[in-house]
Amino acid sequence: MIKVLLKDGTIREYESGTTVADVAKSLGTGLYKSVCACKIDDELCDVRTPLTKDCKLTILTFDNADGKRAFWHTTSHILAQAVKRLYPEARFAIGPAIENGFYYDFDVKKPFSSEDLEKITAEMKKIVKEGLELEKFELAPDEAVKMLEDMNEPYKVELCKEHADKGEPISFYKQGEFVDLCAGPHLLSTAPVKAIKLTACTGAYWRGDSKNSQLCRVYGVSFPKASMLEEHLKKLEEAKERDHNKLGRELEYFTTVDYIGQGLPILLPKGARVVQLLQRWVEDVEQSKGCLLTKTPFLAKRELYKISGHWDHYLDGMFVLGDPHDEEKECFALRPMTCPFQYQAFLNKQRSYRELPMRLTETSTLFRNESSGEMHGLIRVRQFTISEGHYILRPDQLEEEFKGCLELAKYFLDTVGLLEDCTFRFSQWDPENRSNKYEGTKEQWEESQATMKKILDDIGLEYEIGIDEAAFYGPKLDIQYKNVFGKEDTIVTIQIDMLEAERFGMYYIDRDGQKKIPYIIHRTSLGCYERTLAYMLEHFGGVLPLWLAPEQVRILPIKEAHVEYAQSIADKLTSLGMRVTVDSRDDNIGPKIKNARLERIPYMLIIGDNEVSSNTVTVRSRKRGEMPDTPVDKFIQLVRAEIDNKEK
RNA sequence: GCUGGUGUAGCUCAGCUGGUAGAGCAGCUGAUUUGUAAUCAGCAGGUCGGGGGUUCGAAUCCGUCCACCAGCUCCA
Repeated sequence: MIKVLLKDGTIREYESGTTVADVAKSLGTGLYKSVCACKIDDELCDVRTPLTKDCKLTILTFDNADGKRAFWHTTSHILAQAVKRLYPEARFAIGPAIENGFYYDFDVKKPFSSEDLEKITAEMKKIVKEGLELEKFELAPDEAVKMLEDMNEPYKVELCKEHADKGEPISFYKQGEFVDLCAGPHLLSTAPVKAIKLTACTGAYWRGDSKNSQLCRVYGVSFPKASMLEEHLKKLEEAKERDHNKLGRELEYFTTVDYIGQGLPILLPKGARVVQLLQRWVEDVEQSKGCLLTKTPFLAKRELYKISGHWDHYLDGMFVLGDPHDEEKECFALRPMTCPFQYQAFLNKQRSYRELPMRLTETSTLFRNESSGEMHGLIRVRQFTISEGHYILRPDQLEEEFKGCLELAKYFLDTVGLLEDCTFRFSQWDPENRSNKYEGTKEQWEESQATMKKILDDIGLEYEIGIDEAAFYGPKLDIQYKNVFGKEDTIVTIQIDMLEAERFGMYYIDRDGQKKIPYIIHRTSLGCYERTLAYMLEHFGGVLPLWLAPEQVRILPIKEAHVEYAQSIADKLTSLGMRVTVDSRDDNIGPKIKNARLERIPYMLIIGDNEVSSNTVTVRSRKRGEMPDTPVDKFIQLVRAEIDNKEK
């Protein structure tokens, strides 16, 4: 007999060899029916695992993240089985659970149409109804490879051979006639997968490499109950309502024009105003923190980029003016970054160690010729403006300055309301990378990464590691943000560079009279303004904080007779620096309120006979609801405090 | 760049298998003077993304380019 410690603290005895599924059954049929996976002594396991020693056992259902993964992973097998039944010629790649569902990659002659997906869904439902049990079995590596070869599954053979190299037995799961190479864990049967939705069919490269063939990827999501699926789909719809690409166009923050080109959005007055407010604020704060503002050219001769290394690494990504390959003639390129321009401010004269740190900063417009499929609303564009800084430092200043950069970025992100949803990624080089992406020596990389690691651990920052995500000149701390579709991008980046200074012949005279090469931190403080605006629109559902709202107050006179009073209040507020309009159109108050709401105006002031006679306003606030009979001065006080405090 | 989808009035959309475009909202004009999410009437608005082809005839069929959307790949 063995002792099993359960989640509720009780200890039960079972015969050695009892499976987790049997333990679940002994605890109740409800639990047995909903069991997805388990943790044995904190290790995620399949529920078919026999218990052979005393242990701590947690039974995981769909409520748990790992339980969900097993549930979705099993659904991906059901998907594959359905595809196998309907399209026997399809070849199978991989089919994992992901953050919100699952996918499976298939090699098919023609990608699935939406009608195909409907057919597949119907077949999946059949498989669920059949209630097929999933059985796990293991084969010796060579047997496993042979079986997959017999099944004519070349992708699986490739995967299996890699596992086989480790010499461990290879595990498979079988449900009915369908067998798949898989590590698990899985549900006991297909029966619990009551609600299924195949959400998309897209292309995806085998092993994530664009040199490989492209497969047909079917995305889906599933739940134990139909109502949960409905709720999930509703949430997705709601998220789409916050999509900046939709809201930003509807609310007239930006637009695009097909004959201007991809990735070149037009910021309309509202969008331009918000970006202006952000820029002024960022520049002022940066300068109060000892930054020195530069203003450098938007383009330079190719020679500059040759020194920096960008010409070799990113020629394809630059907008070049002239023939890049004709060395006889002058050739320019629009700047894709500010670094080598800004270094010139340091290089302008000989520098002493006393002058460091030199914190150079610029509100810098950059141009990158992104490939056509990459553009996305305001998040990924070909021309953008970024708060870009380069700090030139002595080695002894690196830690403190790096921490300062991070603090500054956190302050900015927090103030605009985005910090809480940010994650941090320590982007490192990949010594195995074969495409010559990285400059510098192994020693330099190890040193700069060790320094960054020390700093991050020192602060106690939680981060994930991104291998092969570094810049060609050094490691990065990337602050990441997810859009409403769950796609992640970098909002802010702070980088340590031990290479560029030497390339540009940057040095300072140290205390000992010797020339020394400085370190450089590349950093953004609020990243790219277009992208930040996009994320703010999504985060706030179009209702930006008052201090950034393009229109802060709209005054709504009820009758024509109230327009004069309304205008006098507008003048007063405007003279105090607020952004105010009067809706003096000949219309009922109802539609005026409706418009102001649809346009996400933070404050409406309704003016009628009562207000005129009592010298008050009726306030309708998105945040505070309705406040009748508010004296004008009280309203001003309230709104000024909200603006001055940059309330979110 | 790749896979798939989309493109009709400012916006949201209709337009069956080819026969020359229609609604609601928004806009303009007029009436109404109204107290919290749509007052009434009239008017105007479109080279059906662009340019080709097939056809007696193309929004509709075919190729091509452009833009937009989702995903992949990329992101100094």
